[in-house]
Amino acid sequence: MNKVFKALSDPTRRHVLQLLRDKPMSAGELAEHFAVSKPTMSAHFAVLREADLVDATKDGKSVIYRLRLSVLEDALLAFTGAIGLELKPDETHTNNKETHND
Amino acid sequence: MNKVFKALSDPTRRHVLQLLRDKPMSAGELAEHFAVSKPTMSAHFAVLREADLVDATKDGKSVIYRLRLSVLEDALLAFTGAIGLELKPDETHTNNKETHND
DNA sequence: TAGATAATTAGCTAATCATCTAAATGATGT
DNA sequence: ACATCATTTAGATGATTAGCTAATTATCTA
Repeated sequence: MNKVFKALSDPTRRHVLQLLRDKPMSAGELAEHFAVSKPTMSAHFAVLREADLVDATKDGKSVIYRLRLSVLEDALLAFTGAIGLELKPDETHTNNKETHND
Repeated sequence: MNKVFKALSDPTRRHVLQLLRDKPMSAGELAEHFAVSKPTMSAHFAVLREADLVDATKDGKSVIYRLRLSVLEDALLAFTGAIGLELKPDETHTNNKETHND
């Protein structure tokens, strides 16, 4: 979980996850979206892999990255759970600050 | 939002937020829970303040920190929204991977 | 087998970070 | 005014990080 939060602390890496939300993409394809060098992107991918937020599979010359949504979900849930924060996607927010105490 | 995620990338700071979930606490009271020096904790508090995750008010000799839950909520919501991840606290998870596309 | 292409590793630098001790600030109480 | 207590600031250090270019590895194709 610590690795997940470390991985999420960089905006480039968060953006990579966002791109991966739609479909799996190759390293090069992902890299095209950013203004940094390929090796720099490769390092970011390594951090995401290390956190298990993405899955890498080799396909010929390319490496295809896939988002591991459940890992992200679990980490976020563990954290929001520990804080006592219920994250409703919509619903103009319910005050559940003390709910855990009842 | 970037500052929020940067702030969350350190386990000590996440733990501070967790302690603050129950009640506002002074810097010293918070510091007691950790094995690092007061100045180190003070630096962590500054990062949390900078990210607006906590609110600091002076009360006599002490500084009382309060969790700003809504800021955390907003950042997390912005991110999960961008990823297309719906975070349900319980409910053994619904597969909503492609939901955004319909 | 060469050459081209995709990605990673190696090696470096500059910046940021977490940590420490010592000193400064600020408020309270004698 | 002075001592004390709570916290922050200053200043230093070692570790980690994000970035780069150049070199390497792996795969494909002519």
